[in-house]
Amino acid sequence: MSAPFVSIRNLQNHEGKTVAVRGWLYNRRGSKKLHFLQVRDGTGIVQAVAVKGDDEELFERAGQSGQEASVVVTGSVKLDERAPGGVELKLTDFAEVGAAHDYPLGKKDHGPDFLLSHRHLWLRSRRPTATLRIRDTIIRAIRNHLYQEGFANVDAPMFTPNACEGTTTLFEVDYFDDTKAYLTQSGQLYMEAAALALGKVYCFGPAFRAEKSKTRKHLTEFWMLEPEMAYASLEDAMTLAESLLAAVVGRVLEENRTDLETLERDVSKLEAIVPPFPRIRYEEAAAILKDKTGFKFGDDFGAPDEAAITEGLDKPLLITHWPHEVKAFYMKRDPEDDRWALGVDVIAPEGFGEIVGGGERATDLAFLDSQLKAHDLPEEDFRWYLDLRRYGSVPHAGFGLGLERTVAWICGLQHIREAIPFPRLLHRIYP
RNA sequence: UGGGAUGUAGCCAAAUCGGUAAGGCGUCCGGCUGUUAACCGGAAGAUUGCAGGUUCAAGUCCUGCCGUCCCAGCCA
Repeated sequence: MSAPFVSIRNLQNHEGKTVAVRGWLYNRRGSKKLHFLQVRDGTGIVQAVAVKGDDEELFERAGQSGQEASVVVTGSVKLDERAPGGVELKLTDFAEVGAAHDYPLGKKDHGPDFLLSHRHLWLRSRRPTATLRIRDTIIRAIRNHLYQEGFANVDAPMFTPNACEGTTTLFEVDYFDDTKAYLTQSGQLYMEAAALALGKVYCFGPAFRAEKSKTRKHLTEFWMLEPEMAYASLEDAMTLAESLLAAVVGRVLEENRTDLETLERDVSKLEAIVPPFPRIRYEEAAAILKDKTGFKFGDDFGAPDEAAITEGLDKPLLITHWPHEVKAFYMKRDPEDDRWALGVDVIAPEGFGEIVGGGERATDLAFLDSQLKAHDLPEEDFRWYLDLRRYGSVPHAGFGLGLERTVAWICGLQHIREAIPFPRLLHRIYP
C-alpha cells in the first residue's frame, strides 16, 4: 500500500505516519552522507532527510535532482527542532516526476528586470507565493463580506463603446468591420444600472488604463472591486468601505500569519486597522498641507500631498467633499454648497496612497445632461445612462477599490507589480 | 511625457586621480553525519549595453542611440 498524499501545511497532523508529499525541489543541502531536500508544494516548505547508511540506492537517487525538479518524497513525519518549521520527513522513498537543470533563478540577488522577465518561474519563490496566497484571501474576504451585506455580484462588460468617465486614455480594439471598441476602465456606470435592478450590487473584474504611467502605484491592467447601492448616500458608501477594509485585513490576519512573516510585514500595523477610520473634508486636508508641499488649493492631491496628509496616522483616512472640478462628471454636488462634490477617497496609511475612490452619484437628469456637455462627452453613448435618471432615479452611491493597491498595502509591498500574478506595465507585457 | 540615476560572466556586484577587469551566488571537481540563502578547498566562465570620439592608455572622460530603475503627472 502506498503512502497517502499530504499537503505540507497539514504535515504536523500526521506525526509518526508515513506520508508522501508531491511538490518541487526548492533547495538541496548536505554532504556525502546526508541530504536535506527542501520540498515546496504551494502550501509550505518541508525538508526531507536522507541518510546514506539507511538505503544506499535511495540516497544516491535523492541526491540527483536539480533545483525545481518536480518530486514525490515519501517518509515518516518527525517533529524536530532542528528542522525549519519544526517538521521534517525521514525519507523512505523518492521519485522524480520531471527533471530540472540549470534553473534560472538563484537563491539570492536578483534585480527587478530579471525577476519580471522570469515571472512565470519567480511565482514559485517564497515572496510571490506568500503574496498570492494573501491576494486570494483578500478576494475571498471581499466577496464574503459583500455577500453577508446582501450584495449580488453582477459583472460588467469588458468591451465598451465609449469612455466610461471620459477622462483617461483607453485601449482601443477592432470590433468587427468598421467599429471600434474600448477595453473598460471601470464598470461603475453599468453597476448603477444593475443597482436599480437588484439594490446592492458589485462587479469585480479587470480594468484597463492606457495612461503611460510609470510609478509603483500603477498597472495598465488591474482588478477593481466596484460596489454600488441604490437608496444610498455618501455616508453609506463610507461605512461600507470602512467595514470592508476592516474585514479584509482581519481575515488576512487570521489566515495568513506565516505569509505575512515571510513578507516581513509589521503585523502590528495591520492590527491597528479597526473602525472607525478618521474622516476629514478636502478643506481640512488642504489646511494640513499649508506651507508644506507646494499644494495649490483646488487641485487634486498628488502623491507627496497624500503622504503629508496621512503622516502619523495608523488607519486609512477618508477624505470627502472635493472641489467638483477634480472629480468625475457623475458626482453629486453637495446640496449645502455647490462647490463640493460628494466624493470620498480612502488613503491607506504608511504612504501606500489611494486605494478607494467613490461617492454619491448625481440623480438629476438635467444636471447630468449639462455635465456631459461640459465634459464634451458624446451624448448618444450615454443615452442609456441618462435613462437611469429618467425612469425611477434614486439616490445611490458606491466606490471602486483597487485590488492590487490593497494587496500592496496589506503585504507591505514597495511596488504594485508584485501584487498581481502577471503585471502589465508600460513596457512590459511578457511573460 | 518631464526630471534623476544606471548598464561590468547565467545572476548579484567591486574597481581611488584614466594605468590594463575584486568578491559572492549558481555550475563542474573534491571534502564534511544536522544543514537552515549550510560550510571548506579547487576549476571553468567577461569584446565592461551598442556606435563613434579624446588619449601612449578608457569599465572610468565626451557625443549619439538602446535598455532598465527611481521620482512626478494621470488614477484604483
